Amino acid sequence: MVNKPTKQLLERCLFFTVGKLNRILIKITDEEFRFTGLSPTYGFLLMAVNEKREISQKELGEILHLTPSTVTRFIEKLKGKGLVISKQEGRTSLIAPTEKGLQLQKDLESAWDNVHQRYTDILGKQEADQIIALIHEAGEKLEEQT
Amino acid sequence: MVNKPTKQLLERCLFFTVGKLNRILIKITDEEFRFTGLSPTYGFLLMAVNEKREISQKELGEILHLTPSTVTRFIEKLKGKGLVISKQEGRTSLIAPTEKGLQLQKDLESAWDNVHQRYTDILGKQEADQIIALIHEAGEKLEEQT
DNA sequence: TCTTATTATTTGTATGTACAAACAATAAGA
DNA sequence: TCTTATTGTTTGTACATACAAATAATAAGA
Repeated sequence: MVNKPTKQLLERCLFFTVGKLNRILIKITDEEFRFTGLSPTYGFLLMAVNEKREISQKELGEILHLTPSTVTRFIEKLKGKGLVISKQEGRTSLIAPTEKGLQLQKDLESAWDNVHQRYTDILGKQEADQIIALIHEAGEKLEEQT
Repeated sequence: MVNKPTKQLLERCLFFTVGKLNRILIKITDEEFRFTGLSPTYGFLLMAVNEKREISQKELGEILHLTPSTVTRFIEKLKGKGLVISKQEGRTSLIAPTEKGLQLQKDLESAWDNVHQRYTDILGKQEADQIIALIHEAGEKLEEQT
């Protein structure tokens, strides 16, 4: 019954290889964002808020591909840290950066650059660009069929 | 200060695209494994145990790229379901499948095949193989430098 | 042999994320 | 206008996973 070497199979499994790569990247990215005091997703969220100056949670979720409940939770925390404020407008909740939030932008951008730098150094620029493009494309295709 | 469209940047960010793809694949894989009563990682773990008939937790962690604490937790649950048993041998803990665990093997393999089928149908066989190879390679390179 | 270091596992705790159900606000149809 | 449907958010709960500290077992060095 048991006849295939699991380890070999795993290396040819998209779910598995992506999961592994994901965990490695989380680690790298966490490290590079640490000095900002935010973990990466919070950082991205704040960057998106900073960029738009006022944005609904729905839209944030769409940009970052996060579910509404996740966005709610993240925004709560950013509010707790005094980085954003929110105002209710009808049923939508609009998020805007505080001064403190805006001041973090520079750091966030450089954290992001550092992450990018770190993996391009290891993978090579072209290879990195190529793989990102392929992964993006695969993501789009799979999303659309789900 | 704020001058780059976050959304565009995200599409060119390895961390982000991999995270997104990962979430999509988790969803697909969860669906296909549902009928086995196990979620994918538990399934992989059990397959590895079934294959070796007796294996240490350390080795399981290495095969699946999971931390020791995670392996402990997962094995606990598989024991609770009566799919594996463990015996202590010195400081290492050896895991072996039960009859019930072995009987699940067929289902697990077909769940796995279905996952594979599902994404190759969408991405195309060649493209899927190519992207898996690239991701695997990137994972290896990054892991080694971390 | 006694002490110290290394190794494998476990436990406590925390985090990111999702889903399902509840809620609240608006829009659409009768 | 009243009822019903839709939409955006929130809350409760659950899960996969990690890290750090604790524990237990063995190995190495004095």
